[in-house]
Amino acid sequence: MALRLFNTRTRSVEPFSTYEEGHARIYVCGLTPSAQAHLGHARSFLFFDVLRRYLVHQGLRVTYVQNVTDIDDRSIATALERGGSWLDIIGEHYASFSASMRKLGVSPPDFEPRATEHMPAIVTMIGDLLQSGHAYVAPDGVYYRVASFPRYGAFSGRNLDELLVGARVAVGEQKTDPLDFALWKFAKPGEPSWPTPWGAGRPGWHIECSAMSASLLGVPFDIHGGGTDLIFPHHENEIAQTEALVPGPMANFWLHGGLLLFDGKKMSKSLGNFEPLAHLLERHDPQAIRLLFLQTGYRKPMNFTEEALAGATAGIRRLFDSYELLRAAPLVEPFADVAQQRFDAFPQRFFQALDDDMNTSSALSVLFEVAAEARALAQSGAASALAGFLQQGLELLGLDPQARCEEEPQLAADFVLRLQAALDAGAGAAALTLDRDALAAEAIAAVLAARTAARQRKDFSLSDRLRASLAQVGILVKDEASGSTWSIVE
RNA sequence: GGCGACAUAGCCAAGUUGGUAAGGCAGAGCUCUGCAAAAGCUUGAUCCCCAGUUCGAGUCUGGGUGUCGCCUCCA
Repeated sequence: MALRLFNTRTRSVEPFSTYEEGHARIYVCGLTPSAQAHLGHARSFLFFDVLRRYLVHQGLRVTYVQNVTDIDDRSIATALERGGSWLDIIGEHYASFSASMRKLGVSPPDFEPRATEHMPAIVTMIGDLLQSGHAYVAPDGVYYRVASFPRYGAFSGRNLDELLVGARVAVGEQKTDPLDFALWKFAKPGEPSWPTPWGAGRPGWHIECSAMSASLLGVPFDIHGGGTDLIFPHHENEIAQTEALVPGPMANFWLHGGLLLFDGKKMSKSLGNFEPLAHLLERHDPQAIRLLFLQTGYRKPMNFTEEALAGATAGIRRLFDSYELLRAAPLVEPFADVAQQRFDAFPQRFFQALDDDMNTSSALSVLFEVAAEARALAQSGAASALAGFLQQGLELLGLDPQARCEEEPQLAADFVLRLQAALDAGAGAAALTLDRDALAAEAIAAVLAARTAARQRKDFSLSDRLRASLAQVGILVKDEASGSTWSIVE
């Protein structure tokens, strides 16, 4: 079975194929960093990250473009309000967004084009639209003439009459038809602007995607993505712009991710009903957030709750614990044939799930089953070839056990002092004196060594007090057959 | 008002072509371990309502109800 994806353009699940043999070209509408990024953005880009990993896994070369809308009305307005430059606002939010994506394990795009850095392509395209009669110059800007594109509305499933009923014309707009949309907005005094033959100003929102996708990927390309809220008008308008100039579809597959709701309402800039992504990532494990999103179908609307995230946090711990347990276990083969057959079914089910319109939830359930199975084996002394598959599966979904390992040494600077204090209070001053300059891990190892010695002497009371002292500073001790291990709680 | 989604156990959630329901979290019981923790085993669903098609429907059809999205910047 091969990968099948739901295509918004045809409203059906279709086998995925590329125009160019072995090369997938993807354009995803990125962020407009006029405000802080939120979890909803993370959900969307996380999905495309996994899609991208899967395509690469299938041996495709992937060119992934994700634009940055670095000029828009909101950032200009905010700059006017606060003082300072709109670019500073964009830069600040964009940097924070990038850092968050990195934390979440989202691979950086191959190209991250910014509207302001592609003005020539944008201006050229507007020129072409003017020349071909699809656009006209009005007193306040250049507009796309919707009536000139008969297919307008077909993509998003709307007809012009109905659109007309709901159409609103913003104050000051001087277009000839309410449905027309701006390709270029002439600058008012004090606004940032770029020169063009028909007047200085800035691009409308939609034109940058048409221009930049064409110049970086060519037309048609394979996948165009974004959130469902972009279907209309953004993607409808992109299509109108691009397809007015080029025959055939702008892109073959159109993929749209379901929106993230908070308190049953869409997270949105205008409502401001969200905690900035960067804040959230300070409080929560990015890998857990990743798991949370992948456990829900990407097209479904999804309500975010702290409770669900707590569940995912426990889930990711279990998955990673299993992974580490397996990694440590020696590889012993072969299995009995019957068992082997059963194990072979795991990868099969896993990949089938992903092939089925990227059903990451179902794929994950297979990994959880593998984890359980493998644990049982590791515990019984046998080891498992499943470790390799589990690792592959986790990697494909971008779940990275190493990401957690890196965090472990990052205990607070005064950790050793606090641990010593806990020991003095709990286990008695004579119990142990730690080297104040020791690394946290070394100090913990020293305490554990003392505890192991105590246990060997059957001095369980001291053993328990030492464990309690560690617990007080947030270290959880587990006794396993091979020795004691520790991990950080909270 | 127009268009479009979604409604499955306490919570999250999967469910190709219709054949009595994956997985995770939480809970309960048991096993193991000096005690814990961890782990393993066991345990839970008249699939929003009504009607219909069918031998058989979460899955198809019709009608309700509820929630949400787009139609204005928005992943």
